[in-house]
Amino acid sequence: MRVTIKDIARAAGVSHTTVSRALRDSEEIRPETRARIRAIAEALGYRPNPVARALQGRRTQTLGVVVTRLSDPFHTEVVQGIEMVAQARGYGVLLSLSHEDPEKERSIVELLAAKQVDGIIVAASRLGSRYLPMLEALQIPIVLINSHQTGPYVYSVATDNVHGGYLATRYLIGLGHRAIAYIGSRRGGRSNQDRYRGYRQALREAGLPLRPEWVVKGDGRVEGGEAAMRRLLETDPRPTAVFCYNDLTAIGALKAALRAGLRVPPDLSIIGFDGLEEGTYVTPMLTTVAQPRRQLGRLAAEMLLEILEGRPSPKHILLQGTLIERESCGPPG
Amino acid sequence: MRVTIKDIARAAGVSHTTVSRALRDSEEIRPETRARIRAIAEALGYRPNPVARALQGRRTQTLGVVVTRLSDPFHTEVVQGIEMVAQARGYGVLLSLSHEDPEKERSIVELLAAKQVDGIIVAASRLGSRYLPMLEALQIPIVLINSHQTGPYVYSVATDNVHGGYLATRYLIGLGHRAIAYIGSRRGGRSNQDRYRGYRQALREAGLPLRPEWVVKGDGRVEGGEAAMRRLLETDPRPTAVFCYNDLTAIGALKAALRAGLRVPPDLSIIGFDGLEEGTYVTPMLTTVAQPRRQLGRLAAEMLLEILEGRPSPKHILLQGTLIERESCGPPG
DNA sequence: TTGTATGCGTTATCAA
DNA sequence: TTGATAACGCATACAA
Repeated sequence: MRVTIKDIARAAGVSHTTVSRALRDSEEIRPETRARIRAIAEALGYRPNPVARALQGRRTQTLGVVVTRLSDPFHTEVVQGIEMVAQARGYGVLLSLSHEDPEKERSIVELLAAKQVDGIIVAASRLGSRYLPMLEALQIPIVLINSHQTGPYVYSVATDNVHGGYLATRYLIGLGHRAIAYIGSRRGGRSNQDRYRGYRQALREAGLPLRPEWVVKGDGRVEGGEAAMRRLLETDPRPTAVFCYNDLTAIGALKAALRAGLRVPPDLSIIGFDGLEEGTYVTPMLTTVAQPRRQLGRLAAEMLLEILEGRPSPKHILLQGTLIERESCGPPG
Repeated sequence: MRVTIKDIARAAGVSHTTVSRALRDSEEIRPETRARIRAIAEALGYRPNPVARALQGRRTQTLGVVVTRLSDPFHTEVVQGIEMVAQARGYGVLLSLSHEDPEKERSIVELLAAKQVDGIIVAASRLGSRYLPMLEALQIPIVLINSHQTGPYVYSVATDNVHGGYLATRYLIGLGHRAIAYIGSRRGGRSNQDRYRGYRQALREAGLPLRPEWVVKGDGRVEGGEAAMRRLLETDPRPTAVFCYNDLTAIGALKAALRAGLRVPPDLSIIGFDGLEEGTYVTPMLTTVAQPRRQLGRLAAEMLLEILEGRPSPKHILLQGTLIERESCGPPG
């Protein structure tokens, strides 16, 4: 049987109340009894029961984390960042996958709330503004990663997609490209729009035309990138550089280009977005705009913990991506 | 305030006991009252409090999951498989990362036990036989993925590494190779030994010599594979094919081979292990022995749930890998 | 078929 | 400084 404070109380000849106090470093207790009780607790191998504690105190020391799926290496790092912070601060991480299904996301968040998690972090939410009323009812703070909402219980940490798209496109322009395509993502939602906006902004500033046939869509995965690139290869004239919604798309684009016999570069330059490890697996290694993924997770977790523990915290944080020059870009040749 | 069974009881004019029964489909209750109470519960938006339920019933409906790190795509799929089963059966997943640190793994398992998880799944444990006494004390069933132990509370699901190594090597032999190298992993532990054993067995059967200079070690990651391949390229004669401990190693090996100007194939054939999605990102796409990763997670979760819910279950399951022919292997040329 | 009383392990309140 | 007692929300012997 498990050792409880009552067992300790019996062994020490005191009340369980005293034990509870001694164990929690209450001030209103004599140092000697405190020490004595602690020694007994130690000897008996006492472990507090978090469930009972939660029932009493309304705190489970657990964070709910919702991501679409783990097979996406982007989320993986985010979750890792969250877990590291949580573990260091004594919190558990209750992980759930939504599989990009808004309805499922909703029910998961409600389930997590029912499970009494202290707070929730959602990466790449598909629920948008539908959170607000729900959270109002749930009364649980939520931190959104890479999606933005404003409301009483809603916080967010995100990377600046407009800036990132701008950065990528500027880089290509700086290399001398004037024919730059964009492979977006059907499923990218707001982040896709924003990266596209950064792309257009850079083109505009450089006085380059926006050619509709050079703007195509993938699905955020390798296959989608491949298919999109094949369409791009049929345009005439062909772009000399491509900015891709994310690294997986870029990897697909690269595959299609290599298959078509192009040299990358100089025949074509490809830049991705995310900064995935996977980008170094391919030849040439992928140049990309890196999101601070782990940082994103870390900050979200820290933010949530600050809120939970009643410390001041910003409500929204916007991070900047950084360019990682590898091998897939060069001057047009 | 949150709605409890007492609130419902008050509204329905019955005792909270009756409510409790009505909500749990107890047989000893009149259908009408049952329906009436359920309606009221619904109307009030009642959600049972799992914490209270856990305190009472000693079940948290939560599974503890321990993996070394999520940045390894192998674990990612395993966790995904676990989560899917758990979610479908109404269980939560409490995820913790051990970062390959045995001491941390140990403390995490103890922490999870303290948190009252109903059972634990550990992927790629580093703790070995040190589990046994711990579990004896904790009294919690544990399912080990890809590591094997025997003991009262210990179960396991694993892939047959000897068979997998044999399969890969046989395949190369079948292609006509007689000079086959192995790039292992310093950190692969038992699984590395087993795959190596399968490799030797296939060589022996085919009457091929085991050349020590063709057996080198990576670290299970891309960089290690690259470095190992560079060493292999200096041997004379050079192998015409390489079996790699895992896909990341193989990707590294491929990179090094391509850098050295080799054509893969015919100059060199490379086969990996795991069946990662990442193997399709590279050109040529990686031929590999696939582990049923998601299946591994799924089975582990199902096994654990069977045990928890008192149904019969095998204690140990061994799965066979399957060959996926892609593009990185061909006859020696 | 329903209700009363009690317990799960902890913390909080109030007395002593 | 300590202890008795009552919650927290639910489940369950036992009684009615």
